[in-house]
Amino acid sequence: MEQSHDINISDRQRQILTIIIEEYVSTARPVASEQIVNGYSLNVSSATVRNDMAELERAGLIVQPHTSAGRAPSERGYRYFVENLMSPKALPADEQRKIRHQFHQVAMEADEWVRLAASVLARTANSAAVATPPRSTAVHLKHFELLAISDARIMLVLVGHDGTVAQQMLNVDQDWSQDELSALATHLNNALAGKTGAEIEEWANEPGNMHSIMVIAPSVLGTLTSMLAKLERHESSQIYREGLAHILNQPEFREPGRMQQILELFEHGTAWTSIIPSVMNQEGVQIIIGDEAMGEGMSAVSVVLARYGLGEKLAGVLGVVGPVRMPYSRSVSSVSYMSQLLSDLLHKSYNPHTGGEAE
Amino acid sequence: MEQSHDINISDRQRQILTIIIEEYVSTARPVASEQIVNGYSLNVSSATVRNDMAELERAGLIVQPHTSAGRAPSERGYRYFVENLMSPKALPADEQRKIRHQFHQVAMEADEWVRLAASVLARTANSAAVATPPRSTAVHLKHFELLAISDARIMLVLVGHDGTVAQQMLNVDQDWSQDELSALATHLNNALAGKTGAEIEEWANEPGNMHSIMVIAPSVLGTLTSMLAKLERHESSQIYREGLAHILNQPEFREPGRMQQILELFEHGTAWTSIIPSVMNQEGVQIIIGDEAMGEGMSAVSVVLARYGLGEKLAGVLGVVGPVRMPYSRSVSSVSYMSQLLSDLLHKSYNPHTGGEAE
DNA sequence: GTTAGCACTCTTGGATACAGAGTGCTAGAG
DNA sequence: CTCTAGCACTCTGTATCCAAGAGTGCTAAC
Repeated sequence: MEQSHDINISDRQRQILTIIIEEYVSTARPVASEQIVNGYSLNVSSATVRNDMAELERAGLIVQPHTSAGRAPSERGYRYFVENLMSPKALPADEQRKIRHQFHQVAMEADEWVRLAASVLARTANSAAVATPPRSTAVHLKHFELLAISDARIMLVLVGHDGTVAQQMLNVDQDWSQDELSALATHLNNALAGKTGAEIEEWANEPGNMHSIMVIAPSVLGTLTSMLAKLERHESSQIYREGLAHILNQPEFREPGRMQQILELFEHGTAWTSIIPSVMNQEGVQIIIGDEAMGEGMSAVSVVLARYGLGEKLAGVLGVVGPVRMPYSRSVSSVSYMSQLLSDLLHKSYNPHTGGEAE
Repeated sequence: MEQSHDINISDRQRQILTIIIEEYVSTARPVASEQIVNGYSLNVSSATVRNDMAELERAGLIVQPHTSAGRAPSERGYRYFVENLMSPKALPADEQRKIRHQFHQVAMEADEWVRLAASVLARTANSAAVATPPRSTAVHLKHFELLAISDARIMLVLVGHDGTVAQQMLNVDQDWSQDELSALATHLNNALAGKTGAEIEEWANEPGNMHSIMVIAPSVLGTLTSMLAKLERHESSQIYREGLAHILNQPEFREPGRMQQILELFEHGTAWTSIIPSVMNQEGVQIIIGDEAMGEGMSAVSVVLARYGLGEKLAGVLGVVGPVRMPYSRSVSSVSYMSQLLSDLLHKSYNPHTGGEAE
C-alpha cells in the first residue's frame, strides 16, 4: 500500500505512463514507443520514450510481455495511476441526464432503485456491476407477525422501521392456534415497537416482563433479535449483479481459469462479505486492483466501490467489477455519480419523518 | 414436434444412436464407427456400423461436421433419444441420501430450500440450475402494514397467508401521521384478512364499505390488489440461479457469441417469463432442446424443467440449463428427484393447517 | 445382410521460413 | 547532461508445406 512514496519519476515519464495505461486499456495490447510519439504530441523521439520506458519498467510500473513487445501496465502501475495521475472528471452532463431520466421512470422503491443502479452502472461503465440494497445500521422493530403454518411450526415476519422485511420459520414443541399467536404478537408488538435488537434483548432480561406470557415467548424473542441482528449485519441482503456478459467478453477471460475466478466472486460472493463492510466504513470511492485485497487467486479482477446512503442511518454499497485492465477514471466517475444519485433519491424519499427518531 | 413418428430405424440403429449420444455427450467429439465396435459389444464390424450411420444421417438424427470426422447427434437426434431411447433411471440411493442430508442441515425456510435446491441441482447435474420460489396461485391477504416514510409517501408491506411478503411505496397527496395510518390499517385488516385480491376488489365495490374511511383508502386498496395480483402472477419472484461456471467451461461456449446467449437467458430471463408458466401447467419433466422453444438465437442451450409443489396451492419450477450436449438422462433424474424432494419438504412443512382454507 | 479392403478426403501437428514489430545500445549532436 | 538517429538483435505471428492419421464410402466377395 505505501509503496508509492519511493517512486521517483519525471514529469514526462508520468505522462508516458498515463498514455500507456490509456492506450492499453482501450486496445488490450502492449504499447510501443513509436505509437506513443505518433498518437500524442510529446515532442520527443521514440528513442527517448524508450529510455523512459526502460526506467518505468525498472520502477515496476510497466512490464514487457516478451522482448520485442510494447509495454503494458503492471498492477503497481495501475495503482500509481489511480493515486497520482488520474484526473477525477465528472460524468458528461448528457449522460447524467439520461441516467436520471431512467430513475424517474421507475416506481419509487428502494430495492428497485438499487437494481436499476446496478444495471445502469453496468451499462455506463461497460462492465459488471454490483449493488447492495440500503440497510440501517440500527434496525428498529416496526411490527411483527406470527403465522401458524402447521402443528408446531410458526412463521415470523418482521417489518423494520425503515421498511426492510424479513421472515423466518420457527419450530416449537407444542401446537398453537392462530388466535393464540395473534394475541401474543399483539402483546409483544405493543411492548417492543420501536426497539432495536439489543433493546429487545434488554427488555427480555428485565424481571417481570416475561411473566404471565406464553411459553414460546422466549423463543419468539430470540428469533426476533437474531433476525434484527442479521439485518444489521447486512447478511441475507441480496446483492444485485448485472452485466456479467460485458466482462466475460473481455479478452483476458479467454483463458479458462480466469472465468472461474470472477464467477466465483460474482455468484457466491464469499469475498464480498469481507469487502463490503470495509467499504461501508469509509468515505469516497475505493479501488481494489487485482489480488490486492481479495484472497488468493483473484488476480485479473479489479473492483471500484463506493458507499451510498444517508449517513449512518441507511446505507449500501455499489460498484463495478471488471478486469484489471479497466478504465478506472471512467469507472470512478460512474460509481461516484451513481452513489451520489442514489443517496439523493433516498434522501428525498426518506427525509423529514424517519429522520428524527433513529438515535 | 410430431416428427418422430415417421422415423423408422432398426433396433441396432437405435442402439448405435444411443451409443453415439452417450459417447458424444461425455467427450464432446464426433464418434467414429471404429470407436463404437471397440467400446461396445455390438458383434458387428465397423463397416456395418458405418452403413447404419449413413442411414441415421439420412434420417436426420446425426450429422457429420466434415467428411472424415465421426458423427455427432443432431438436435433431432437428441429429441428422438429423450423420447424413445432414454431409460428413466432414478438417482443412485447414496446420492439421494447425500442430498437429503444437506436439506436437513439447513433452516426450514421455503426460500432457503429453493436456493439450496438450485445449488444442489447445479452440482448434481454438473451444469447451471434455476429455481423459482413457491407461490400460491391464489394469495390470501394475511395482514398488511402502512408505514409513514415521509410527508406524502407511505410504504405498504403485505404478508400473504402462505408467508410471502411484498412491499411497495405509495405516493399520496397529503400528509398523514403514523397514527392515522395505523388506524386505517387496523380497520382495513379487520375487514380484509383472508381475502384474495379479487375478493378485495369486490369488497371495495360494495356500496357502504367505503364510507366513512380516509380518503387514501381507495389508493391503498388499489395498491393492495395490484400487489396480490403480482404475487399470483409470479412476477417479482426472484429466480435463483446457480452453477453458471459449470457450463461456461463447456467447450461449446468457447465461441464468443454463444456465451452471450446463455448469459442473456440467465441474467434477465425474458425467456423465462414465457417458459415458466407453461411448465407450471404441466405434469412431469419438460425437456427443451436447443432453440425448440426459446425464441431466436438460443441454439446450443437446452433446458430440463419440472414443476414442484403442492397441487394448485403452492408451486414453483426448477430445472437445469446446459449445452445441448447434455446428459439428459442424468439431468432428468436429478430434476425429477429434486422436484419430488422439494414437494415433500413443502408438504411436511405446510400440511395440516394451511391446507383447508384456500378456496 | 455382413465384412474386408482400399481409395479418397479432410484435419491436425510439426517444421520451416520469413516479414514485421519493438527494443536496447551505441555514438554522436545540441 | 539530455536527446536522437541508426542499427543489430530478438521475438512473435503468419503462411506454407508436408506427413501422418482419422474416418468415411464404396465395391466386391462371403
